[in-house]
Amino acid sequence: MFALVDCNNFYASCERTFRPELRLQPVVVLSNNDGCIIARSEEAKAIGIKMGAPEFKCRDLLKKHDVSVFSSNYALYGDMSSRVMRLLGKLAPEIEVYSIDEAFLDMSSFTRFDLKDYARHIRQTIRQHTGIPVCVGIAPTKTLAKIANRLAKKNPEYQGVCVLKTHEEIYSALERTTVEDIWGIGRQWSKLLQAKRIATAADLATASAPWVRRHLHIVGARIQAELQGTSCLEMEMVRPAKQSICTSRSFGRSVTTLAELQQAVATFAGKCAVKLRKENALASMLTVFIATNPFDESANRYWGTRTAALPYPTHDSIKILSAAETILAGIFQDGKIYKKAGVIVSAMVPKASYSTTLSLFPEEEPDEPNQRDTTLMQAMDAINQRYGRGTLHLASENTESWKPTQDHLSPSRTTNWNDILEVKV
DNA sequence: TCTGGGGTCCTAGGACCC
DNA sequence: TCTGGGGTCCTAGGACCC
Repeated sequence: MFALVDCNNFYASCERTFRPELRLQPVVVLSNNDGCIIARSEEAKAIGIKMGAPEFKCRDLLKKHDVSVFSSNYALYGDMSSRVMRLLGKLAPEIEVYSIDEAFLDMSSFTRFDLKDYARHIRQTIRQHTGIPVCVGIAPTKTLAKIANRLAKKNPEYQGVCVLKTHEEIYSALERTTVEDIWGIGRQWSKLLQAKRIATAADLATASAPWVRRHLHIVGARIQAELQGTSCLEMEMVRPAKQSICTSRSFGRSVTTLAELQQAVATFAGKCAVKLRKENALASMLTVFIATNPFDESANRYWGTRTAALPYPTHDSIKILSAAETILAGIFQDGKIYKKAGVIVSAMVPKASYSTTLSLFPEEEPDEPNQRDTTLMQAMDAINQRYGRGTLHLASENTESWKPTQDHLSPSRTTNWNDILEVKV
């Protein structure tokens, strides 16, 4: 048996933890640059605020109902998430952290427990120690656990807990779940299935297996088997090594000059390098992209991107920044109004497996990796770890010209000493 | 005026090998 | 008229997730 523990309206719940007066009040959290609604409390959902809606389109609604609006505060959410995960890790022998607000627990050894009681215990523990409300779904496969969790969320009378164990319980759950609510079935496949008159999870479970295999490929066949109670997806306790890392942002205002874009691209490249070092990996390829406003209908739209191989795999900020600047110069077009840029590092190799001096003609590679670079990066990371992110950075990293809008940012009360002082009891 | 960010996996088809 | 069989690697594009 698998349990799926999922935090309710996670970002909104994080904000509310430190603002108890907002309990039972509508709360929303905005995406980066204060662009879209990405989290809503139950009260905000009830008002009719849609997930993913642009903030400027629901401003009237937000104002009319006196909704509390927050910019996203990932320092806070990340820290709250690790608190939740640490607790969950103690509540089951194996845990798979699936996303910032969800985890699978291996319940196969709980045969002598009443699973419903134990799920309630999980819920209470997380609530008591973090203030975050969660729902728990338990079933014989991960896909069914997802369905159980959704039923726990949607039906208040379940009190946040749903266990699917018998054939009857499972089949009834499948009948009450539409195909688009199945984990792994997105918009395109929903459309296809509905055209085939496969409307519910029960329909999909009993649909023709060859048809599913042909049109939904191996992924769909796996979903079908999981719905039928055959577990195909195992617990993944160790997160697989990342294959690529991307840092991109929309700008708080329009940017037109190469110099301004350079500041942004340097900043993103620097963040990628830090993430690479945290991942204990080196990158061999580097991509830079710059874009104008995609919603602008005028003919002056532009989406420029280019990928280049790095001379050798590296996680050195200086090397990555300088390579990014070269790529940027090659794709920059004058006269465009830029709204977004990003940097992607890929073709990654684990640092441990990489031995230096791979070059066939080392005498022609004056730029080869050396110990000094590594030591320098270690020193930089150590200083930033101790004194806070961004304390020490390369001069070209600069947020001045493009800084995203963050007009409703809450204090980072669990990660920043200065912000703790603002807590009023 | 104003519209997020970061990932993975799978398939098909082309180019190439013997 | 007749024209083999069995592979790998790479990339682009499409689907999905949170």
